[in-house]
Amino acid sequence: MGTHQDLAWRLGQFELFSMLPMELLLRMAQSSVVHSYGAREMVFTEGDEISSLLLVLEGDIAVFKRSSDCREQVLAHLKAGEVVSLVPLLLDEQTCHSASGRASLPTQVVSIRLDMFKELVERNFVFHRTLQRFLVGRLEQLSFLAASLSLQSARSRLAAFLIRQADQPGQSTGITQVEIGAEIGTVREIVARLLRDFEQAGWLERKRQQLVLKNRAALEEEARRW
Amino acid sequence: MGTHQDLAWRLGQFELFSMLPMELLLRMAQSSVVHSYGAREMVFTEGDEISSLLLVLEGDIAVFKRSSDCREQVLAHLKAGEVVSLVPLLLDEQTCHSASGRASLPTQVVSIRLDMFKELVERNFVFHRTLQRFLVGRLEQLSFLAASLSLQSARSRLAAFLIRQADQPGQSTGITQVEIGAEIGTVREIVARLLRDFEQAGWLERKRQQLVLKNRAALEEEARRW
DNA sequence: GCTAAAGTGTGACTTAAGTCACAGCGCGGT
DNA sequence: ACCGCGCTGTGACTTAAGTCACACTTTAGC
Repeated sequence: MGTHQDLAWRLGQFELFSMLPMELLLRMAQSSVVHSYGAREMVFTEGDEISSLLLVLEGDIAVFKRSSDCREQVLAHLKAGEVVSLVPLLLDEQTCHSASGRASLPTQVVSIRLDMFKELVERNFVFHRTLQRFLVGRLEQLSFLAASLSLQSARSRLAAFLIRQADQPGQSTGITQVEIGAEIGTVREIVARLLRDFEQAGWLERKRQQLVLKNRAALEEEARRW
Repeated sequence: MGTHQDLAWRLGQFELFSMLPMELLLRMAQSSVVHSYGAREMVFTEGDEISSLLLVLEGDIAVFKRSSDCREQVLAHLKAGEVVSLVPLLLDEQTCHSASGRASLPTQVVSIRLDMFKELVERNFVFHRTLQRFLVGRLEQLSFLAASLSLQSARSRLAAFLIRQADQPGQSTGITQVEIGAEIGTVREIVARLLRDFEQAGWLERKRQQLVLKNRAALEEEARRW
């Protein structure tokens, strides 16, 4: 690992950079640094100055905001090939992170110098189109999140979350009830109680940091309640 | 009003199209139609097929989702120069609106043929950059909304809303309590009660569909509570 | 293996938010 | 002026969600 050639090649694998010539990828790789984070380790913090563009190479970053009483709300998950600091990259005014990010799996991030990045990418149509698709996708997800926080019960949001979770390829790291709470906008105790309800209804089995869905249809039904 | 030259000129005034040559603007204008909507009139509905790109010429469209018991949550406001149907424009899969839109002021909308639009804009860098800035701006706002729905009280959200409202240039059409509820994610009665509290605290005066802020600092303080 | 720390389970209680019901109020028609 | 409808004001009540407290369980580290 670690050579610039290597990194350049990995960058080229991502949709965002798929059309850049190797020569440019190499230049980018040469002025970039890769960081590794363990599960649950902070990657960036709300209010921090943004020094460079962060691209997720591997793993998953949960982006969240925190309230004064230390509750957190997860707003998005960034996976391999997605970039973090879009916001200020394009809005030239803002220069600090508007939310925090924490690895939810072992995660590798490459930080790319902003000036370098801007220069390379400025004139590339495919890049812009791809970036726009990312942005619009996130917009959709956030719209859904906001609507569901406002219009659905915690019960329905949990059901929806469990389904989503089940549809994802195996996450190595288990998820705690506190983390589930941060995903669906409630506190640990509520998650515990709702999970008990679901278990009593025979919809799932609770093991430690491991839930086994038994009746997906019922959960989907619950998730559809608006 | 009404001539294609006219419309082409108006389009050219917007940042999104500011760099397109008049000739292209004209072609676009020729295959476009302008619609007018009165305040509170529906412009598009969740689930509707998207036939063309909608650009707001003038006024304001509130974009919202509705729950089964008919509560609504406003997700964004689209003002002059902003486009509606971005989502499916870029994600080629989806072809229907993921939310509804209603004019919150007398509003003019121009619907531009999708194929035409794509063709014209495909190769224009300035357009892409501007579009990205719009998208990122909305992303920020939605992040804020989601976080505040999850982490703030209705009281704080109302205070924040009143401040935002006060900072906007005069809205001709008054806003009802139901509408305020849809903005901040609660029901009419809660809005009424909170407004009474604020009035009793001497922070504002209630008139019919007209609120006069008396103590902006106190409201800002309340809005800052997380 | 013991201990500390983190995670979980749960009952009892508080509180914010939502629901229901109904009485005024104000404005726009005819 | 009158009527009617949509908006507002408010009390009484219900309920979902959040808080607190504490016991128990699993895991990681020494």
